[in-house]
Amino acid sequence: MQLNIFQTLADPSRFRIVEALRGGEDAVNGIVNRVGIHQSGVSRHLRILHELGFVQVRPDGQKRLYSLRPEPFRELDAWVASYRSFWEARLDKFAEALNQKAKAHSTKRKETSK
Amino acid sequence: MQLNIFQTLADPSRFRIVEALRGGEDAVNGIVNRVGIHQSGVSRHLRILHELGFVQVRPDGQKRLYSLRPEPFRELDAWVASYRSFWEARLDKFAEALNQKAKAHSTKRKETSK
DNA sequence: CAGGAATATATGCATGACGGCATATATACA
DNA sequence: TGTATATATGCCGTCATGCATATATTCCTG
Repeated sequence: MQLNIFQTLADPSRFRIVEALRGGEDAVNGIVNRVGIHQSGVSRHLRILHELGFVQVRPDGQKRLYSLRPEPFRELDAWVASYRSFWEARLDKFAEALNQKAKAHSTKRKETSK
Repeated sequence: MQLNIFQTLADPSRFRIVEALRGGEDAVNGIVNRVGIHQSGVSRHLRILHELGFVQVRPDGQKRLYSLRPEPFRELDAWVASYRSFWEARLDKFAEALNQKAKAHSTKRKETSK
């Protein structure tokens, strides 16, 4: 189906696998032990992560060592960066709002505080 | 249920709403028209986005103007940043390989201009 | 070449999220 | 006060997705 970056990291299992691989490459069984997910699940998630360019494989004996690839992280960083100007600007607005504490609007009642 | 950042942005509808709000605050109906999702769906997604701190509301007459909040983006940025050393290191290796190839006599400076 | 370990894949099941409808609530305005 | 507009929410059908068991495949080792 081809997920995007967020959909890929949205799954808790995949997220844990990514975090587990932060320390460096590891074999499937190593990941299984560290993240506590069934081997079939780890393999399936690794296949997905591989298809999406999150990880790369390197055969080592009968094991297959998986490690992270930088591209998706750069892409994610680029996306957040495109919002950076916005949320940095909002910091200014916040400071501004602190100065003039009450911004008079029309007469309004108490807002429903969820 | 309480989604995390990735799970929140994983849904295409929510993602589109977030992108739609990049330009600034907008009422529910305005968002409905721009993202092509049913009003009930937009309201529900806005509630989710609000619970997770992605958006804030401001009453304006009988409308409610939604706008983005910076916190989740900062959080996401922080997460990516925690991987930055990793993928910048890989960038360096790549750049290094490039330098090896075209080994000029220039001084080597590979600081990321950020 | 046989045995076995490591990994990959197929299938069935269950859970959960999304979307749309209908309806309820809130606010403005005549 | 009554009506129109705007937004929120309960309900339900549908569908996607993940997990686990079982099976297949690959590859090392003796």
